[in-house]
Amino acid sequence: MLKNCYQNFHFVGVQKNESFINGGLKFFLILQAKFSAMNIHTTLTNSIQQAFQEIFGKKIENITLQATKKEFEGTHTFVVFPFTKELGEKPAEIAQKIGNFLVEKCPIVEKYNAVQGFLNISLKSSAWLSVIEQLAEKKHFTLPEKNLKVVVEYSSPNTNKPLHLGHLRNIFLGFAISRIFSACGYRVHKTQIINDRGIHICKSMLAYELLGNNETPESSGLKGDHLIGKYYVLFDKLYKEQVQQLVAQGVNQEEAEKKAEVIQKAQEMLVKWENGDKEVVSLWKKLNAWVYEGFNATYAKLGVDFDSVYYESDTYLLGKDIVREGLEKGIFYQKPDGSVWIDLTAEGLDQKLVLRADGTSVYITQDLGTADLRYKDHQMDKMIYVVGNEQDYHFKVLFAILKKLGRTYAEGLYHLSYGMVELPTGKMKSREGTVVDADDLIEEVINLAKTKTLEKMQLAGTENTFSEVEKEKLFEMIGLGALKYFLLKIDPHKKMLYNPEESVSFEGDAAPFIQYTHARICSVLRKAQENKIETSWKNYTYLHPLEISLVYQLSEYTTALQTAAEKYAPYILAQYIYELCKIFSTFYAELSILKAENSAAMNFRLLLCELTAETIREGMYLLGIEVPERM
RNA sequence: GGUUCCGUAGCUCAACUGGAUAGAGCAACUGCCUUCUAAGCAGUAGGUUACAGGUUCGACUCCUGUCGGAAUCACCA
Repeated sequence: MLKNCYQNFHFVGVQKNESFINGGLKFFLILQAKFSAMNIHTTLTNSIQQAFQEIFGKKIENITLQATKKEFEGTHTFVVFPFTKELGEKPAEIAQKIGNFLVEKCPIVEKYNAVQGFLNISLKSSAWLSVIEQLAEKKHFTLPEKNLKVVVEYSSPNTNKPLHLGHLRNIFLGFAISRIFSACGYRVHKTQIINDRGIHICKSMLAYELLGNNETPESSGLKGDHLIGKYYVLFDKLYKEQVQQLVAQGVNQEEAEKKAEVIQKAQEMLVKWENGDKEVVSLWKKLNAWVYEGFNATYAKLGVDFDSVYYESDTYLLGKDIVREGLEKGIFYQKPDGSVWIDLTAEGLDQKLVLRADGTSVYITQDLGTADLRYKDHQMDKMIYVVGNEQDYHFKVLFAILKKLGRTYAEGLYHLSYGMVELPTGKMKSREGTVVDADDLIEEVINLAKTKTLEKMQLAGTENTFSEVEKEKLFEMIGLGALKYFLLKIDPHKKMLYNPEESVSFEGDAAPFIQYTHARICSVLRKAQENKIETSWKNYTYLHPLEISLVYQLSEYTTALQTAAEKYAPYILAQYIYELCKIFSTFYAELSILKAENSAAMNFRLLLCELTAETIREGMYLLGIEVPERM
């Protein structure tokens, strides 16, 4: 599917240095094929197949290559162990025979070394120059259009409290995966469904009514979402007090939790809301509007956005017709009390309630309805739900039901499940006040970036070369970058530890290092431009090993991008970029760019700089992280 | 109790789906700023991959069991 775009061979001039090494190959080298990373791969595998055919008379279908380990020479490694039995020879001998064949017959192979059953292949400089020539066209950053639509749902907060650290992992994942799919040629629609109704918001509403004194975001100086969050906490305080009182009066705990006055009033409020009570609805609208203002401010600060928003107040009644449909089709069944169920034991799941005896919906009912609505709105080929792993079971059930109902789109549904963010003190509990608030955290990282950056600037004496506006922008870029990268560099399905002391780091495997690498490259490029030095691969002949590893890593970008999409794993792209930066940093430390041995080397290295910077910028963009030109 | 996920260096994480002597970063230690930005580079040290079996040329990876952690199994959302 993701092929063909780089497979066409172009023919360019002769590589003089290597054309006449082997007389028998002359005709092969008169026209030197221009290879991309991808057809280097196919050229190698084809040649290896040919080797098996000609040496052993065997046809081998699946040839896989892997990257050579750093401690060995070469870039591509072919493992021959799997063939030893069939060929009846020792691994090292097979590797040697194939190696010799490749050196002789494969026009891009320079030399090889065989360690046991591992055949490590080194390519000719000419092959690498062809790769860099292809990369210089910069067409590999995005894949061809696919005419497939993917809907990504992420964030999806409740309206009774502000966003917290857990939401941030969700938001960064959702946003990054959207951009990654977009770069892979999908049409992407980003959306969220806001849980704007239900008992939780009634709790805030009630507390506001009781204790609010018409407080507003303006009068309190609080962001809207924080203001409502404050009343949610106040409700909980009141509630606990009342429960305690009742228990003190001899009522048992369970009973007390039901009977407490405030919870009863909140429930009454919910009923009024459902009946469209004017006063309740207008209070609800007013408070939710404040919350949205607050959320939007946070989204804007984070640099994320959505193409549409769904509200549960619009969708919570959906799905009842699907229940009817399921009953008619005999997929659901009714219990004597009138409740409706589905039996998923054949799928390894349980029986699941889909409609209460009183005819009201449960969570899964509206999710069924919303899924249909989504398909009606978008006719998407793929739908990604970014939701925490505590809902793994729920999504298994949801998808299983939709499949049973024969929804064609059900095959394209995917739950991008991620692990919880834990604190050194344990889990975050909103009621116990141990949540890490998103806005607080953002402010904190930016301040940290500010301190750190100013320190560096003063040390280098560059502070006054930045305007105040530039500085503020830079602090934000570095702080947010560090935070985003910290949450994105980890495999989503693993839980992760957030240690506020040492978590958001500015050294090593962290965004500031990547941003710093980019800034250093830009600095070199600026100087080159001032001196009108051009970037070019043309007159260069032999690549330094450090140049080869850089070219190799640059050529792997597309693979990293594709893998990140296939595995729904932005961390793969993050890892790739970090690796690229490390390789570049070594290259930068060891080889002179602007004071290279000769102009061919200078032009070539400058081209490597330009491509590295662009790859960093492009990759980080997909992760939602900006990189500065100076820092 | 059933199901699912997880357990890798002191700490935080990788390991291309079964390949080489299990790799990075942080923390520790040693070098490197009269040369393109030292948020950097080079190096040292750090491991019975929770444990016990099994599958095979070869296992962190697959299978079985045990131990430890988490989530879920609600007519909550």
